[in-house]
Amino acid sequence: MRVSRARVAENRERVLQAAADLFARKGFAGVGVAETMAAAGLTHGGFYNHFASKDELQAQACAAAFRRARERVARIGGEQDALRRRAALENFIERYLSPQARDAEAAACPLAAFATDVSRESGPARESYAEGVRAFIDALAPAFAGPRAHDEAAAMMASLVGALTLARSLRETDANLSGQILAAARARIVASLPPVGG
Amino acid sequence: MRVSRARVAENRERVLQAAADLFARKGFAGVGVAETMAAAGLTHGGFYNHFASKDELQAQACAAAFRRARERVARIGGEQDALRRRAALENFIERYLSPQARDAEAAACPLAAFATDVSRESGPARESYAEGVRAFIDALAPAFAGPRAHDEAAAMMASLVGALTLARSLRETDANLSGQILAAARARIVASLPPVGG
DNA sequence: TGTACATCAGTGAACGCGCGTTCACTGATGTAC
DNA sequence: TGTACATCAGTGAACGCGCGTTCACTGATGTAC
Repeated sequence: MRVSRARVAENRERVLQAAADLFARKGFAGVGVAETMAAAGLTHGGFYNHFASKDELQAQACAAAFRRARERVARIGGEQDALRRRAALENFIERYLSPQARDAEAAACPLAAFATDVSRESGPARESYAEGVRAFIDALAPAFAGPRAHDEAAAMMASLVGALTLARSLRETDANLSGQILAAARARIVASLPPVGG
Repeated sequence: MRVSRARVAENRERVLQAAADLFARKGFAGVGVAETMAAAGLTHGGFYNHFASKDELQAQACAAAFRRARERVARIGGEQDALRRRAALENFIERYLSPQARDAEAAACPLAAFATDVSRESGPARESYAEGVRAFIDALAPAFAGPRAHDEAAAMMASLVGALTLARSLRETDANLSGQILAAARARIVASLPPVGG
């Protein structure tokens, strides 16, 4: 039956939320349309009232995941003085590479969750992803001083994503090594930050 | 019809080779048994003469990919004096994060190619992967001096894998940023190497 | 070494299943008066 | 504000398709004599 306009928007948002979580956990290919709709409390038939295809869902779910993640990062560059930016950045690094973040099923970092899927699928999710990467670097860059701030932010992002991805893939098989990678990467990233106010 | 024992071993090796390449390019879920057998010049019916299941193929293809990659890395730790180890290490970093390596479809680094798939699938490929990670770190560690050599090798591996993964996912959408990430990571990794013979 | 036969790697049709997508239908919502 | 009707979000059955897996069959290989 027909539902109110507010309900339509709300349903759509719930589908995107569910899709982002499921895709991050199981990959684009590992999640079905019916499964996603069920997770949002709906039946699969209505899917095409909201999206033209599964490809489009992938792109929009990707974008939604980055939208939610953005505010977690925006605070870092938003801090006013250099000392507070540095503190916020270090705090972010510690949280990003914590065992808790590694073990959290939902709310995973979309940078790490979608990187491989996006490089394999040719769909429109690629655009959403690139947009998310640029936003991440731009939010981080102000925490680095100097003309090479953008490069340093990019390199740091690579370390963060690599360490989280590797730690995740070893969690079940070699928990020690998994934790060791997180700790070693954390130590190296923090140690390589430029002197604050230098 | 029956084939010679030598041919059987050869066919099996070709299937593993084809599977490793296809899985690296399209992911475990994106490659079918029939597709793999066809790539090896066989028909799908004979698959179960070689492997108990697709899961087992994933694990063995993963192991085969690491076996082939291992020798590329073994040379670094194998060099006799510290100066030559350093040179070999820097050479390896430059090649690992080169645009050519990013764009190469086949012979991709299994660390980056399988990390996400392995963290999602619960199959026996996880063991092959963990084994490959340990071998990679152990091959790299001798290039770092001191008691923290193992940690430094682990942190460097994270940077390498993260930069390659991100660069791959941006190649089609934002080639500039993709190259920038490679270059920035390369610069940062090389700059953070400890002084040789120090 | 030569022959007779058992073995078994490879073939291709067939299976049940879940996928993405379509469609006729339902009934509450939104709108025109 | 109240009524009559068109709209359309959601439902659930159905579609064609490709997947992993099974199986009866083939015929060259390996073996026993």
